[in-house]
Amino acid sequence: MPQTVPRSGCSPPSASQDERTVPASPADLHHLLRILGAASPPEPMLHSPPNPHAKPPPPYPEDNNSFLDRLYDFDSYPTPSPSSDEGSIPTVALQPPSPYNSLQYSNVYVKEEPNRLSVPEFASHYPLSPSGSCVSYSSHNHHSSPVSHHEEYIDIEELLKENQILQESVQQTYITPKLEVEEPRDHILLRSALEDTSFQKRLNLRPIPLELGSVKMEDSSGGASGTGDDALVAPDIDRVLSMAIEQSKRDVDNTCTVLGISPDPLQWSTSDVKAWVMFTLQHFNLPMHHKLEARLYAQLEIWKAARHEGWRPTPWPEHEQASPKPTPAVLPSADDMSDDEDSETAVASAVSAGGKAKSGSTHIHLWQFLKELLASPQLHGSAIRWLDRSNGIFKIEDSVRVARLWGKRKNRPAMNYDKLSRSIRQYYKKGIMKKTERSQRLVYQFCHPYSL
DNA sequence: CATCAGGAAGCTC
DNA sequence: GAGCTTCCTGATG
Repeated sequence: MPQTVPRSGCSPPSASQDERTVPASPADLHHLLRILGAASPPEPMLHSPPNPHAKPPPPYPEDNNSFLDRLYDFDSYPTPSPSSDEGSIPTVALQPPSPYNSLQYSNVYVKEEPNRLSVPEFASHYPLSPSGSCVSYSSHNHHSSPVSHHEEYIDIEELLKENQILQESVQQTYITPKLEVEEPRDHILLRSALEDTSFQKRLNLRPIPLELGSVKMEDSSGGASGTGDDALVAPDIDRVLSMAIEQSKRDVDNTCTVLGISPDPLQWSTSDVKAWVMFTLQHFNLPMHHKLEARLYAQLEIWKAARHEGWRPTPWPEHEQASPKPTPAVLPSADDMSDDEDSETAVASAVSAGGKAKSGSTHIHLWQFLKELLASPQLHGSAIRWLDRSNGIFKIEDSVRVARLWGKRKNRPAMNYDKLSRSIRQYYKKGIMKKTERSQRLVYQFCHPYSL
């Protein structure tokens, strides 16, 4: 839909591709939740300008089937029965967020056994009828699906070592200072779920205090380890998050397999989208009417648009190879470019190399083009750059060059900054862009959700 | 002087 | 009709 602009709605996860390629990062959890439809319900978006004053979507559905409701629906969880070797040792079930497999929650049992955790293998069964059509979801039919209780033991010390190595590796390889700044607001949903011990009290279970990413387990014997001040530190909570994320990835893949569609929304046909829409509507017991379906479809279009701008959802291992994305390492630097035309060509070819080429098309909106330039700081950082990426604030450093690039893209050799800025000002009324609160020359701000 | 703001008309798809 | 593009006048720093 070349002339269609997403006007509003739940936006794709933020951050340009060069900012975040961290597998299983905190932001990925949000991405996955959004992809799965659990993190944000569809908002009105077709033909209705975004309301900049509208409050952001809730982090989870606010209906009766909300993610957290299901997360805490322990009455319907298969409660592990005490076995002979467990005795009266309290066992607590931690539930990884897996919105798509609401029928079968496989549990993580944290036992008070020195240095050992019992972690059942995550099951991935899909609540679909034999014919392949979706069945109705409800929070009370969790028992209907078989749950694998295959367990394996993990050495806590080994886990901690692995986790430390993993964290160091990720930080050295991927994490940028910006990502670190955004870190605190990640994990909020899962962290709050894990830190809420009300369910433990309901089940007369011993609470497991969670402290800033680590799980402390109290010593039930009061023996060697003493009073709990020197409590044993269990695996970092990020380990649990990673497991949840991995499970979500499997859920997406399996769901798409069952639906017979690609896990990559960009490759979906109309019928694929329809299958996904029907599945999602039924999954959340959403009313089946035309407008809502259109909204879901529009939301999907926003995802696609985001991917064209460089954003990608959590990489699917088997699809990363099929559609490699351009990385900063393979892009020539601005210094390598003799002129703007070369750099423009380079951007287009780089994106083309990713298999999702839309760069180079004259059917592009100005705001998309600007974000395209902003997504290539190596090439265009001297012409346009982010001042505040999270708030969508950017500055045009070289108005002449930006206008020239825009003119080349649109085959408008007479383009200049005066005309370009006129187009930007047209965006004010449309709610796509605005001047920053403290108006500065050549500084503009994308409105939500265009800033994402 | 460059930029900003916005009206108005025209063009392209 | 949407999304610019072009031209314009006037204001601002």
